[in-house]
Order: sequence, then C-alpha cells, then structure tokens
Amino acid sequence: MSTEKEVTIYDIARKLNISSATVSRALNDDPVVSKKTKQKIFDLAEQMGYRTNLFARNLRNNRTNTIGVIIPRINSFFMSSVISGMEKVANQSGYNLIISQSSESVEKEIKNVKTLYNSRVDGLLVSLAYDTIDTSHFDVFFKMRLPLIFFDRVVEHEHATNIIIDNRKKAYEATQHLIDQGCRRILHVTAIPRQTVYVERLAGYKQALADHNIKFKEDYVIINDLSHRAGIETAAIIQAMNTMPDAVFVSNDDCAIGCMIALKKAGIRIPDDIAFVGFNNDPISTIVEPNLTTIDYPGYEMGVVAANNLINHLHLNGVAPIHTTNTIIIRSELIIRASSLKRK
Amino acid sequence: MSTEKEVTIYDIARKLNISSATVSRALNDDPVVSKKTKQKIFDLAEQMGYRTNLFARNLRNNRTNTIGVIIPRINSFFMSSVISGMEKVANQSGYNLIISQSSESVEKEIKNVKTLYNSRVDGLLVSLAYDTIDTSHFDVFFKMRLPLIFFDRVVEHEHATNIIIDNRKKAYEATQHLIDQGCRRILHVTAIPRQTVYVERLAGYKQALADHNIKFKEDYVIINDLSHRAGIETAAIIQAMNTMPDAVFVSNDDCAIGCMIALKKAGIRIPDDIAFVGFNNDPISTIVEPNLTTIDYPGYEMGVVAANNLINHLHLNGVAPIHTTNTIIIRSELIIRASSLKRK
DNA sequence: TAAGTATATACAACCGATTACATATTTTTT
DNA sequence: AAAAAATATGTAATCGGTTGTATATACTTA
Repeated sequence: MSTEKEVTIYDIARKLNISSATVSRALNDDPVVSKKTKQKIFDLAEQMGYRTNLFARNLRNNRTNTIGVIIPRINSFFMSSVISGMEKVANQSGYNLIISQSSESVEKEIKNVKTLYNSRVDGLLVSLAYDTIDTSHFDVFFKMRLPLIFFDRVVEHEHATNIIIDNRKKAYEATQHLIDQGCRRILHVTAIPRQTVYVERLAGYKQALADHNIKFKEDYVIINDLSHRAGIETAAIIQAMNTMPDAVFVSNDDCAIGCMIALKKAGIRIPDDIAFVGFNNDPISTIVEPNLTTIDYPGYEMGVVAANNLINHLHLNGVAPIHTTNTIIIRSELIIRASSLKRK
Repeated sequence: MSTEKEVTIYDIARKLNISSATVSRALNDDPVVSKKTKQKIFDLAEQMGYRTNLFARNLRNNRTNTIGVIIPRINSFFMSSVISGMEKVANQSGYNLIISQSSESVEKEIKNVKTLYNSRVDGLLVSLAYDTIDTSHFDVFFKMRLPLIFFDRVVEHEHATNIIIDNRKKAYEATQHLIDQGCRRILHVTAIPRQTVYVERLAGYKQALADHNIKFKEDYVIINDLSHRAGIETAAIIQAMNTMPDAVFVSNDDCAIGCMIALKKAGIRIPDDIAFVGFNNDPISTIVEPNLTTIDYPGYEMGVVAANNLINHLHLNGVAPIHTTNTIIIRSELIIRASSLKRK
C-alpha cells in the first residue's frame, strides 16, 4: 500500500493523446463529444481511478453543492428526525449537508452563520436559537441572494421561506380538547414567548379559552425552558397552588412527562385529577403511563420539505425567487391518548 | 439590495498597490509580513468584506477541513448524541462535518463512501451498517492514507482505530446482575451476531452463565432487529414458551421496553415474574415503569473522543500513523433500576 | 562607507476543472 | 467534386488562492 497520486483529466488526456477539454466535456456527458471518444475516456477514467476535484470545479463554477444547516441542538427526537429527512433529500440530489449547532445561543448562531458563509454553502436551512430576536446576522446571505429557509423556529422575513406547522390552531385544538373533557382550570406551560412558535401556541390557548367563556388567568401560564427537569419543577409549583389546575397543556413532551411523573409520585391521578397534553409526539409519549396526548409534529417530513424546497430553488437558480413562496404549513395532528381522557 | 461581487486578494492588493502574495501571506498571519502592512491589509479586508475562497485554497492545499461521517441512522438518541459530540469538537477545531446515513444497508454505505471520497473529506468516522461484513469499500481511504475511525459498530482493521465500549464485559455484568437477583432462566435478545458489538455481548452473556454454572440454551437467544416492534413480538414468543424465562437481557432499550410493556399488558409482573435489563441508557429507560436497568452508553463522549482522535491525527499529519492507537475503550456503566431489582 | 546580513515585498508558476472561441474533420448538399 | 453544414476536438484564459525563488530595502558591522 502506498499513497497514490491523484489522477486528473490531464493524465487521462495525455494517455489518450487528446485535449483535457475533451476529457472534461466527456466526463460531464456533453453531447458534443462523440460516443466513441466518450467511451474511451470513461473506461480509462474508471481504470485509473479518476475522481473529480471538486475544488477545481467549484472554483470555476462558484457553487458548492452544499447546504448549511443551523439548529439549536441535534439530540432531540424531533431535530434528529428533521436532519434525517434533510439528509435523505440532499443525498438523493447530490447535495451535502453541513450541520452546525447553535446550542441555543445567538452568539454561537452568529459564528455558525459566518462559518457556513465562508464555506460557501449554496443555501441555508435554519431553526433559530432560543434567544434570537434580531436576525441581521443572516443579512450576508440575503445580500448575496443566497436562499434561506427557516423551519420550526422561524421569523418573518421578506426574503426567506418559513416552514412551520399551524401552532396556533393546534394549540387551540389541544386546549379545546381539554375543555371538551370538562376541564376548566387549564394551565399552559411554555417557553418565553419570544419565538413565534410559542407566541402562536399561547395565542391558540387563549383563543380557545375565550371561545368557551373561560377567563384567561395570567398565573396559569408558566414559563420555563421546557426541559424534563423544568417539568419536575413545574409539578412543585402546581402542588403549591391554592386550587390546583385540572389540566396542563405543555409545549413539549419532555417537559410534560417530567411534570406528569412528578405529580404521579405525589399521588395525583392522571388524567382524573389533572389531564395532560404535550407537544411533539416524541416516542416517549407512548411509553409513559398513562400515554400522553400530544400534537404530532412531523420532523422527518419537515426536513424533507425544507430540503426539497431549497434544492428546487437552487435548481431554478433565481428563476423563482425564494420570496414567492413565503410560508409552507406542514400537516400536524392532535393525537388523543389516555393522559387527557377523563370521559372514557 | 443587490448581488455583490466577491472580494478577492487581488482586489485588496490593487487598492493597496502591493502584490497578492503579500496579501495572502498577511491574511495567513505569516510573520514575514511587516506589522504595518498586515494592519493595512486586515483593515481593508474587513472593510471590503473579504472572505477566503476555500476552493481556491483547498485546490492548492489539497485539504478540505472536512470530516465525513457515516452512520446507520441519525434519529436515535444514541446516534444524535454521538453527532452532537462530534459536531462540537469539529466546530471548535475549524472542521466541518458531512453526515450521511447508510440506513443500515451496505449498498447505501458503499455509495456514501464514494461520495465522501469524492468530496475529499480529510478523514472518516464510521459506524457500520447492520449487514456490513466485507469492508473493502473503505480501501480507497486506506490506499490514500486517509485516516478512518470506526465507532460503536466496528470491525478490526490494521489501519483503522476503533472506538468502542467493552461490550463483552458489560454484557457479563448485566447477566451477572440478573443472576445475583436470583434469576436462572435468562433470555438474551439481540441482533444477528454479525457485528462485533453483538458477538461480544453474546459472548459476555454466555461467559456469565458459564461462570455461574448455568447451562447455556440455544433457544434462550432471540435474534431480531432490536426495534420497539420487535420487542412486542418477542413478548409474544416469551408468552408462548413452556417455561417462561425469569429475566430478559436485551441489547437495546427500545426493544426491551417494547417487550416489557407488552408483557405488562398481558399481566406479567416486572421485575417479579420477569426482570429486565436493556442497553444504551436512552432517556425512555427512566420513563417506563418500572424504570429500566440498562448499560449507560455515553454517545456524546464517544463522538467527542472519535472526532478528537481524528483531528489530532490530521494535525500530526502522518507523524503518528493511525494504527499506533488501535482501540479506544470508552467507560460505560451498568445502571441498576427497578426493572431488575427482585431483592429490594 | 562598503560589504554583509536581515527584513519585506514582488514575480510567477501552480493546483484541476470549465468553457468561449477557434480549428479540424466528417457528412451532407448541390 | 466543391461548397456548405454539422460534428468533433483543440487552444487558452479563467476561477482565487499559495509558495519557492528572486529582488529590493533597511539595518549592522567592520
């Protein structure tokens, strides 16, 4: 075994006594090259173990066939499903994915944008960090007319497409479902309503209450980081209340389950004393007892749609500017399980 | 807003009336360039919004600062943790990660290797697909002396480093623990012992039985794909047995939990009738009731170690050939929870 | 001050593919 | 058989950095 020198089109050209231009054309299947020559070139390339030097190509073409992805964190069921979907689509279309995590911090997100910009990705798929409000760090992309798609945690932007689910409607449905079960004191546990997702969910929750003549109470909204641990803490808060709620609608399954388990340990019956609805439809929602009612948030599909959309746009190459489609709403669904069924 | 032309070192050189070579050297902080000139160049580069063209650089340097990752599937807790760890390390060292999924198929894996090879990744981090036995598709990498690290699903190879946990020992401990709890009819549910991981676990299981004078029975080993669904099917098999086992040691939490829940539904008490031990320490193992005894498999750490190792090797640039370290064993641990505690 | 050394900058080739344009070869038409 | 058209191939510039070598300038030293 020894390090082999890379084979170039020049090597092939020399051996066949033809010009490198012809080799290049042949390898790109240019119809202008005769079938005979093409075959010779293909065969020799194969035999010599030729592989395109993508830098040389990209340097000329000024395209990388690479898509940048920025997400808060990869290791949740939802996010890894999204990535899985994106990877599949990208791979099929000959694109590579460069994934970077913002770890929920704007600073890191800004750094990531810079890195990906310098890596000359052809476009960007982004789910915003927890505390991103100002999005001017993406301006470099808009300036260079590079397509950008936000998904899940999005922000309205004239030059970007958003891919989301109808958070308001689903939150409405979740709340209404609880009301239908006879609940009246419904708590909403969510993250700071800074990101649209949470604003919308809160709005849906409020609307459902209003539509059923239930008065909205400020202290029935609990704000935390939606972690499992936060769920446990929320359980303590609930137990300390004068009148306990009869239902809790949480913006994420992890947190919902943390809370549910803690309450169960304290002897509170789910759903009889307190009904629960989560959000995301993580696999854990079917493991916990009772199984958690939740909103199915199709991560894989979201990843597929986001990547497809970006790649389509890249192929149209500016023919259809990205702001023609502004928002894509993915189908999502309330899945009713035992944790919220008071009336069997 | 308008598409801006990219700024090159030539633009900077022209404006400052110096040569592009000096600009290039200055931007790479070459000590041969005077401080004054450097400052001028830095300032102008900043002001003009210069960014390095990585293709041009890579074309010259023949390095990409990119690491390829091939995994069976990203959307499991374990794998996404691994990736998370890799991404963190890579990002810190200025490397990009290109992740591709083999979807547990050799064919796809072969395709991925080719793609990554053509993308000129500097090295490869690989966890093998379910049915990969022959690994000759990695030969191109060895041939070009590109470093390759296997993790989790590994294969012995003279030129690759393996990063694993001590599967045999941990399986031994898990089995011994069950024996200590008084179990004697211990079932082992695992994948086809084709990949070392499963071979080792099976070996550890057998060894523990042997060391405690329990006769190994061929039909106490159940082979499936370790999915949740497979767990449910396994529950049916167990119930159909003449004498049911008093313990089950499963090679993965997902499958263990599927089986456990199905048995519970059938009225079998866990752990009193049948004790359970899983593998991986997925978050679900603390959600299910009773909580699942399992082996903590530190994915994040594994990702960190794998990426660190590869990058170290890249920086040493052949000084330390990769086969000097052949195997790295990550610490892992049996975590005892209620699902296996017969003696409280 | 002249020679010698150190420091700073410039020149130009190079990495490997792409492609507009020029030229050569073959085929078709008259 | 000559001209026209169609087809196939070649020439050379280009993308934007990097770097070995040459040259120019400043600083020591004798």
